[in-house]
Amino acid sequence: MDGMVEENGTAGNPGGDPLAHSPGDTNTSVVVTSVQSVIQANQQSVIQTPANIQPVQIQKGNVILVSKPNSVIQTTQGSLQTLQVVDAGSDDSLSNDDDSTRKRRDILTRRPSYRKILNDLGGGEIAVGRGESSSEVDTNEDSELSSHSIPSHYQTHTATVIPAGAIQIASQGETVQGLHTLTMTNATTAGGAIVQYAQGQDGQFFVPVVTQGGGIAGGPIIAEDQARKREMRLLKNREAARECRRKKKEYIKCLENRVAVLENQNKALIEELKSLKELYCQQKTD
DNA sequence: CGACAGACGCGTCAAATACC
DNA sequence: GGTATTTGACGCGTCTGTCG
Repeated sequence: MDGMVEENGTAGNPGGDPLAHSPGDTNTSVVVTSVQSVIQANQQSVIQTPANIQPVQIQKGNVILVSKPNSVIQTTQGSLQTLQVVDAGSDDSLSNDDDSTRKRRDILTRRPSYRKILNDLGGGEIAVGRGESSSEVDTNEDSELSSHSIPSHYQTHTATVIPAGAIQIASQGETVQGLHTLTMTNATTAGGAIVQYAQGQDGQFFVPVVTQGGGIAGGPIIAEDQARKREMRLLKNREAARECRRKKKEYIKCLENRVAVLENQNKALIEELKSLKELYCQQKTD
């Protein structure tokens, strides 16, 4: 993270920059040269530096003393002016971090979800998401599927969710009449979870039955445990989402504060430059 | 006063990432 | 490799301001 050099008293932050210090930042790299600041004729630049710039590391909060005669930034008293180093990257997300992946996360970019990609492509017949379609097939790993006793006169079929989103239903035998098996190939569980639905003789679907690995469904204890786990997960995620939103708002506030500070500094520097130009022109005409 | 739009927060899902 | 955490995206409900 590059350091920002702030002149004492001129472009400072009267209210205090909340972003001025980041906990993890101990060293600030500042280019210290014998700066020969002049007002250029083309009025585009006010600072000239020698070709051989030597960067040195200084501790954050240290004060740089700049000899007055060569500087265009002048103070009214004393022959030296102080430049205090403050941290340009102030909040946590902008702090010094070598991890590129973390940086990527810090700029709040993510690749689109598969659902969004699918929607953009207009493909996929399975409506995923809450309440989007009556033909919705829940492919979530912990879908709310519970165990229930199935009448023995049901027939077994196999229903496979193929990538295009269609559901294939195949008869599996006559022993368990009316049981339909949905093989969720796009489920997150490896190999796909097998879901069985009981179907009545009139074709109506009844309650789902979960069987892992094609076995017989677990008892009510397993279903209870799964439901409890799901509740715990949802609760945790609920709190995590709250915290995430809070952090995001905080981050945005920090950025807004930073914009305000930099705008103030910019204004002050422009004013200073204007007055110095006037002074220079006045001395030139004398 | 009702309709409407926009902002906002929440819960949830899903994907990426961190961690063990 | 499996689990936990983080966070963008989505849908929903509520609140508030504006307009006819």
